[in-house]
Formats: sequence, C-alpha cells, structure tokens
Amino acid sequence: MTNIKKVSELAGVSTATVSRTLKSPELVTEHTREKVMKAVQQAGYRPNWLATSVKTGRSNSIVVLVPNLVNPFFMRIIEGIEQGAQEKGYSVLLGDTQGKASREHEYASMVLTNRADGLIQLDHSFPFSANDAALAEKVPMVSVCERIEGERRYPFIELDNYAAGRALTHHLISYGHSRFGIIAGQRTSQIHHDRLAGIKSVLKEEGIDFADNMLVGGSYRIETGIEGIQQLFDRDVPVPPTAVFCFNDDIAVGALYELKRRGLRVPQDVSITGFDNVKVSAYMDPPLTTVDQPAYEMGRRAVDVLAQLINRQPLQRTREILPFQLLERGSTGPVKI
Amino acid sequence: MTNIKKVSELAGVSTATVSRTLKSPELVTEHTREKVMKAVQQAGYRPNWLATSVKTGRSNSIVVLVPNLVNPFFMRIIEGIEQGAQEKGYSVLLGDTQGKASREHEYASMVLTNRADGLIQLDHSFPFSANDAALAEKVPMVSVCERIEGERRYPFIELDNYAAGRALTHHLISYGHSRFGIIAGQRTSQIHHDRLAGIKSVLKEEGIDFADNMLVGGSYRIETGIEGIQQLFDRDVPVPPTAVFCFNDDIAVGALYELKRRGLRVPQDVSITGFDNVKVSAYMDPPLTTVDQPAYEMGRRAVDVLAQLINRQPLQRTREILPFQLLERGSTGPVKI
DNA sequence: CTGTTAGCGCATTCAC
DNA sequence: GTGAATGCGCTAACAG
Repeated sequence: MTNIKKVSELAGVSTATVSRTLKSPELVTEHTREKVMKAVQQAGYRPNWLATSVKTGRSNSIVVLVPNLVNPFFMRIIEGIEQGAQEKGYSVLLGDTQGKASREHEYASMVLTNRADGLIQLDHSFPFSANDAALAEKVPMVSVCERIEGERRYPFIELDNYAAGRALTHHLISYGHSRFGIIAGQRTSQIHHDRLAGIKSVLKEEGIDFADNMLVGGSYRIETGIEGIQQLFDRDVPVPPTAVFCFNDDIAVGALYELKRRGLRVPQDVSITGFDNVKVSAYMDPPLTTVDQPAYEMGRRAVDVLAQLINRQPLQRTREILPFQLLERGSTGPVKI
Repeated sequence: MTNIKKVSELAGVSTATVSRTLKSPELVTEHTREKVMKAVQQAGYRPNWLATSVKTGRSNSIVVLVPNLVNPFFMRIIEGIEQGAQEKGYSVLLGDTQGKASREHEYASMVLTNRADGLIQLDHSFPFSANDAALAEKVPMVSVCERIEGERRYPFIELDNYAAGRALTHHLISYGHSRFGIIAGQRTSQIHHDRLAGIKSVLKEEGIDFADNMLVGGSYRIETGIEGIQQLFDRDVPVPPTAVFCFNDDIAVGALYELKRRGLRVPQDVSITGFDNVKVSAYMDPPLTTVDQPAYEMGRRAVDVLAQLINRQPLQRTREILPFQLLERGSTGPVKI
C-alpha cells in the first residue's frame, strides 16, 4: 500500500504538504508542487478514499432505493441520478429492494452508518425500520416519482399525475369512449390515487359512470396487463369497456398482447393507454398512446435537492410537480359504433 | 454523532469491549454483552462504517461498470450481482459508463482508491486509463457476458455464444432459409466474433454463401434494428434475405417494427431472431425467437468469482462458459416459396 | 508557505 | 474476559 507518508518521504516534504498539494494546489509553491507531483507519479500514489472520508465525515455517496431494476422507467431515472451524482462528486450505491421492506431497511440503514450521506427513494414507503425511525429523523432523503406516504417532511419530485389522468381521459372521451376499464399498478401509492382521481374527476364532469369493479390490477408488470384484460373482459358484465387505462407501459404491453390473443383489435375494438413512455412503447404494434414522464430530469433534480439537504442549504420548495406530455399514438382511436 | 466512546461510557466498559461485543460476541461474557447491548440500544449507536473500513482496509463494496442502464438484459445481470453481493456483505456501486472510456476510467479508479474492493465489467474494454494500467495490475476484476479484450489474466463468465450462433443457424436452416442477413451490435467485442463465427461455421458446412455486405449494424439499440432492415432491404441486392439474425432483442424489436412498416410479414415473409430473451420479447407480435441467457445467474456467479479474487482464494477455473437455451417462438417460420 | 501535532472512529495487539 | 495503548491513512489547526 503506497500511502501519503511514503510520498512525503519521497518528495522530502511533510504529509500535510502532500495532502495540500492534492486538495488545494493553490496553497503551495509551484516548486514544491512539482516536487510532490513527481513523487506522486513515481510512487503511483492514489489517496485512500476511505481515510479521507473518515476524516471529513462524508462518504460522498448516496444510496438509491429502487423496487425493480428491470423496469426501464426506473432505470431512466437512475441514469439521471447517476449523471447528477457524478457531476457533484457523489457515487451511487444501488439498493435493489424488490419491494421488500426488509431490504429497504437494510439499504436505508446505510445512511445511518455513514456509508452514504443521503437517500433517494423511488418507491412510496418510508424505508426505515421502526427501530431506526428515531435515528432517521434528520436523514437527508428525497423521493422521486412517488411520494413517501404519511411523511410530509421529505421533499419529493413527481409528475402531475392528477392532470395526466385528466388529459388521458379527455383524450379518450374526445374519441367517443364512455365505457372505461383501469388496470392499475401498486394501489397503495399516492400516484395511483392521483391518477385515479384525475380520471374520475373528468368522468364526473362528463356525467359518465364508473363502476368500482372496472378497476383491476395491482402491480406494474406485463402479467398484470394480461390478467387485467381477462378480468375486464371475462366477467359477467354485459358490456365490456371500449377503452382501458393502463397505469404503466408494461401493463399496456400485457394488455395489448392479451387483447390481440382474444382476436380483439387495438384500437378498432378497444383503445388502450400506457404510462411512462418507455422506449419500446413507440415500437409496439400499434405504438402505445402514453404519458411521457421526464424521468431523466426527475433523477437529476432529485440529486440537486438531495445535495442541498446534505449540505444543509435551504430549499426553495419542498415539492416539485413536473409537467407531463400526452403522446397520442396508435393504440387509441374512435370508439366502435 | 454517537460514537463508540459514548457507548462505552454509558455501559461502563472500554471501547474495546464495545467493539468486541458487536463484532465477536463470543469473546465477551453474557453479562457484559447485555450491558453493552443495552447501552447501544439506548444511545442509538451504529458503528461508523467508514471508520471500520479504514481500519480493516476493506470497503466491502464492489463497483459494476455497465454501458447502458436501460437495457433490461444488463439490469437482470445486475439484479444477480446485487443479490450475490448482498449475501456476501458487499454493496454495489453503480458505474453507468455510457460506453465512454473517460467514465470507465473514472469508475474503475474507485478500486484504486479503496473506494471499492473489486470491479465487475459488463462491457468488453479494459476499463483503466493508460496511466492507471500499472496500478491496475493486481486489481480484482471479472467480466461478465463479455470478455475483456486482449487481457487473459481476468476471469470471465459468459455464454457459449459460438454454440448459440450455430443453434440459431441450424434452426433457420431447418425452416429452409438460405439467404441470411445479420444486424449486429458492437462489432468490436469478443461475443460478436463468437456469434458470427458460430453462424458462419454452419453456413460453411451447409455450403451456403454469406456476402459481407449482409452484415450490418453496430450498436445494441432499437434504432439499429430499424436502420439495419433499411440497409438490408433497400440496397440493390437482387435478393433480400429471408431470415435476419439480430444480435439482441432490442435490435429485433426495431427490425420487426420496420419490417411491418414496409408491409412485410413476420415470419411469413421474413424470419427474425433476437438474443438475450428480454421480458418483452415474449409479448411482441409475433413473439421473438431468441436465445435465453441466464443473466441473473451470470451476475451471481460473477460476484462469487470476484469475492474469491478479493480474498485471494484460488479459482477453480478462470473462464466459465454457460449454457444457453434456444427459444423457438413466433418470429421464425418456414421460408416463403 | 510549510511542518508539527492532534485527532476522525474504530479494531487490535498486548498486558493483566 | 477486559482495558489501555497504538495506529489505519488522512486532514485540519496551529505555529513558525
């Protein structure tokens, strides 16, 4: 292990001077700087990051809790987080929670043991165990694309899900639809409620009924889309929906698959909408009408906010609602007469 | 900051005893253990992980270099890495390189500064800068699903790409195909050469010609699939291919999209194959014939090997070639007469 | 501008 | 079985 002491001996200076040369070169004569740099080069010296961190009390790492790595939407957010983190000098510790509380607790505790300086939560749960809740009081934490339930003290960055729900509904109504189904993802989350409320508000305004049993689903997976269609079209309801809201693109992919399998045409027989604007959604047959979320920007913004929290800087605002974009593509069309 | 000293005072013991109680409880009387644990509880003490790490010289972290986070195949590997790492007590630092050498250098250097104990490379390049190459000599590094070019000293875990290429070719030939196109991903990588060699070996055995200009593409993206089809079907070649090998599922998605857009039916007019068995590939219309890679297991295995390297344990073998599985689905069929 | 000194928080000798 | 002392590698205060 080549350490600072060896370099200092090699350069014929003190360890402090070596440290200074590397961290604040302007505090050092050009002459010594050259001497030191030469020794650094020669010894192949790299400062031990662990030691620096103990000393400064900062790990310069952040941990990201994500329920599912294989979801391209989350990964796009994490790309943004990574980019933002890198620019600010943070490393990203990946916390794949699989949606399990125990794993959330484990990863969240990293910030309690100085392994990370802050936490970004992509899921909607409060990630600390009951045991750690007290310790977690002052932990820098931000949630992005979701909102931590029952916790008003943590900032969040999310989409205007309510407005997006309204926009999707208006879009479908403009095509003449009046019988709707919904295949939802996680039903306990705040964004679920927002989207649902957005949809229902328009239906109410338009005097359209929505029966509770037309809301199915419960997770953001392709299989949920398949099962959702089965439930919506198999039951004894005399009139199946002519349009189905899917609460993410994966669900929509499953729904599209299952509708086709049943010989139903999209959008001639049934219109469907997705959510997130995942890359493949544009290349489906037909391409999915969906809501674009600025995932990458959300990730970057989350790092900005987290960094301010870590540095105890005041936040301008604690909640950021980002605009969405409705992408009208081929999976929606006029209602069948 | 509640540190070990506070706890020791609270428990009326020395700091050494607190440390022992937490790390090796068996070295301590039950009586003192209880005393200490109570104090730990009461103080809400969590050992500072940074300090522990400086002391032991181990960060218990590994860094994973991945060229693209949005590719579900890579993410499946990383799921496996995460799981394996967690079981072995390692944390995963995410290094999204975007395929850029500068970012690779930056992330790879983490293992030079004790920020990580080892490195898993998912891409095919030697990730250290020329400057760091000497220092990197003894760095624990493993590559998975690719092979680090020109470096024989690092172990790798990968698929039998040669055999997979052969299997795909046999499959298509059994359907009567004899005019092939290939849309490749990164052409410089070892796995590219292996797959290509596999395909060509069968063609040669069967006496089938393959013109060099039927190999197109250059990156693992949907757009590459689209452009690839354009190149293969637009050129002045009198006879376009009846079957196209796509070197991953994303490319196949693009190819499928573009073929349909041109009014060509899959598989009636053109057969296509993917690679990786990404989740959505099964739900395309038609579902993609593809090669399943045991991505999750590859990730787990990579951690096993890396851990052995970190602990300077001898490796049984330095190169692991895993079996693949050919999934025959709807995107391949008999050649059109 | 540079060197000396004193820790950061913890783990590990070595005595007892 | 436990405590006192030492040091991991580095940075920050203070002198000079």
